[in-house]
Amino acid sequence: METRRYARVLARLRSVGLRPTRQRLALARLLFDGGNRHVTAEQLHSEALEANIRVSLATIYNTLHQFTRAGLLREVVVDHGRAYFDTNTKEHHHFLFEDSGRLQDIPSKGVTVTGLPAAPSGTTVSRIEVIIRLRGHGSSQ
Amino acid sequence: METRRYARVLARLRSVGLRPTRQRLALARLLFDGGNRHVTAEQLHSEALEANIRVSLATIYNTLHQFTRAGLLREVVVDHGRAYFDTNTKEHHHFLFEDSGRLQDIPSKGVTVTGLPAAPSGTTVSRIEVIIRLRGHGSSQ
DNA sequence: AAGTAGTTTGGAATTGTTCTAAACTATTGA
DNA sequence: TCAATAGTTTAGAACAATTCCAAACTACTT
Repeated sequence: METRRYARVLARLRSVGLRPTRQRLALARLLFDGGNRHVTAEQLHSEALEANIRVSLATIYNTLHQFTRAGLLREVVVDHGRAYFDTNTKEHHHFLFEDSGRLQDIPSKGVTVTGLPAAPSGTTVSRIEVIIRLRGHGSSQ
Repeated sequence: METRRYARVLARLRSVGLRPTRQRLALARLLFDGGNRHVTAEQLHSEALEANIRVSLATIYNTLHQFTRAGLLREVVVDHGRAYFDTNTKEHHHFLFEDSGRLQDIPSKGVTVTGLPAAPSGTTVSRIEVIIRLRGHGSSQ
């Protein structure tokens, strides 16, 4: 097992206080080595199996939530019963292709939401989520 | 059965080409008579039962989707496997109280999203959804 | 090396939603 | 007014995503 390959993610897990287990290391590499991504639990699970990482679906869910709690991921809910986990945790927004259900970061850095009222007293804004739903391909309606 | 009571919703159903059945009329009254609301299928179902409207959960779902397709409702997905149906179909945004899962329209009329890139070629914006997630009550983190 | 606290697992359970096929009902037109 | 028919409702089964469980396992301490 190439220890060096895991150095980066190992540090990352350590830094958020998660024990670097075999599964977590492997999943972290799938998630974080390479560009930013959006995955569902099911997707990540298949990927793991394809890459010969034996890991249960339950662990995938556990891990995704732990990573999210630790701020390593961000959860985006787009449709009944299908959550995406986004490796880009910076404040940003999404295009949702309604046809395919695919999610894509909005490239522009200039997007802002203005004119918001203050958060109701006693609450704090935990985050602002902007989803721009895109329909079909011009032709249909 | 007080026909007059149903006049308003009856017209509404007719106008979108939905047959005004007993169930649809009753549900439409629950939804549209009175101020704007956010309901889940389950909520509406209990309400109907309490009001002695015998209607199945399947019909609740059918009806909510038909109403949504007809533009009488708007669906807002906020969490894995729980959709809200909003009687306010005008372009507007939401506060989501993370604690309770409750949804609330954002009162301000001034909210705007600026700096958006163009929709990817071949697609049209079907709608923009802004959800402002609110955390707890000051004290807890 | 042993203890323990944290982790993983398969499978069962749960939850929200959709499907199905049979019974029912609003509408149309004779 | 009645029958035909097209649309609607229903209970219950099926489904899909997710969570729960208790037992087996493993990383970290000492």
